[in-house]
Amino acid sequence: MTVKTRFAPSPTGFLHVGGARTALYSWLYARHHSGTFVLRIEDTDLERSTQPAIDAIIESMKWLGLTWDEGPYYQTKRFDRYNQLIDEMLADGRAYKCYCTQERLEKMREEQMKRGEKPRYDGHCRCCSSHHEPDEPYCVRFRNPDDGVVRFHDHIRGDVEIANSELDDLVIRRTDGSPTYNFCVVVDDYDMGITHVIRGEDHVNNTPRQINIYKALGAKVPEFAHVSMILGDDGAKLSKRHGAVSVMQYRDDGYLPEALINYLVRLGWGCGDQEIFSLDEMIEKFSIDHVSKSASAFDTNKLKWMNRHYIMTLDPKYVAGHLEWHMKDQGIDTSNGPELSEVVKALAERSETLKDMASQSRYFYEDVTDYDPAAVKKWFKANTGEVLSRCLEKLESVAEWKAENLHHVVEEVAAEMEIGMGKVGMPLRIAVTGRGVSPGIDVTMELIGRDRCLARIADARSRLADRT
RNA sequence: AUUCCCAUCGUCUAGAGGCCUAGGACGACACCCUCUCAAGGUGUAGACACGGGUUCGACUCCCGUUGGGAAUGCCA
Repeated sequence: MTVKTRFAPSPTGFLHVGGARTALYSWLYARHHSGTFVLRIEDTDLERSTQPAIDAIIESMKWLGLTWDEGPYYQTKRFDRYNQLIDEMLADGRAYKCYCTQERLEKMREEQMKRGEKPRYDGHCRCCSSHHEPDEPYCVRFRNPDDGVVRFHDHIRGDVEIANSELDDLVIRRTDGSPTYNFCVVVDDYDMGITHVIRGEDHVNNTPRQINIYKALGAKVPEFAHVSMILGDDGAKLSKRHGAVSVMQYRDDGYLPEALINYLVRLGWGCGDQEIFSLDEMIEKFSIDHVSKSASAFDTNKLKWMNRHYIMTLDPKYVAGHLEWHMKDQGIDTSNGPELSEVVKALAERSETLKDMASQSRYFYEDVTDYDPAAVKKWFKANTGEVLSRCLEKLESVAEWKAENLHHVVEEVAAEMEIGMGKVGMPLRIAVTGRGVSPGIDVTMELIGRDRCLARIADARSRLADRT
């Protein structure tokens, strides 16, 4: 049997990290077993489904690299199929028309709650359908078995069982004629030949009633795995309050897809002591049976650490491609200045995100107009003018504008003046970048370039002169 | 209210009855390195929710308690 899995989001919002992880696990399971991965959009809720949400989900999946082999399928395009099945079930009694009003249902629920019972439909219309006028509005309910228990083996949770007496007759077609989720998923997974349903934990409770529908349809019941949810840093349910929740937000905040994917695969799953996984390693080693049963809190700190890891270890040219997006986003023109991949090399270990890296690399491409006051206060001393003058003099005669040679200049000036390297490097850094923080002063100057450096140092010296 | 699910350092996890004096990672702290900031290196603190069983032996199995979560929709 070939494995076939699916990811089936409802397009009522953007793809958030919880959904992304579920998609990832489902995708990994399929890839691990050389199976097929399907994308299906569950848009039966006409009210809440939107096209922007569909676009965002697809864009997120692509950005993450979670490629699908089939789809995207849309449930709204399959209404005929659902209705055909419902009519068949109606004809032979597997389903029945329900004429109960909302008022009656609400009142019933209220009374059941009051009596300390679990609120559920009482089966009132199971046998009274014939007493109604042909044009009286109705919905269709699935006739759930009364006795016995539903058992299933969940690949993550183990054996789960629930008594049929706990289940009620759920609505499978609304009064307006549209089929409902719990019916559509079953039909879709059946029609599409899904062998393994990997989805969010919130569906554990729906699974037994769905299994009853599979049986009523004469369909083979697939395997199930319910992935726990993701919580915010504080252990509370993930919400906008926690900052970034959508996948696209992480892109905008400067994370690499490799980092998010790696972070997500480790959140809720482990493989010995290994933290870093390439895509191929994930596919090879991932096992759904070892996914954690409990909810996990999203730790942005660890994501940042992984992001930096990938910024440092991935091919600088590749990283530069992503950085370029952020440079544009921050309005920095990179046409006049060093190769972006060189900037990546210089800044990799000091940037948690590409967004940071972009803002840190401004001085490579734009003129320095202001100095960081704190840095000036700390490092501009009485002898700074002399330091800059000596540097300038030596730098002007440097044969080749290379980090190694520039390093020698700093060393020489420090030695001549009998001061530490820092007393030379820091004023130089401020002059050339306007900041107290940058990569090594030698590579920084190399990347900024000879003419810009000399001009900036001269400028700093004259600013100093103005002050005194 | 009922049913179902969950429970190892602050966080993510390793753990498939003896390998556990509970391992790793992020974070924290300290030291080393050092032209700044980082990165890197070394080290320190830090957890089996609680109570009963089962067993020669329990983080691991069972039962309860507590605490969390989900479902009980003509949402998905």
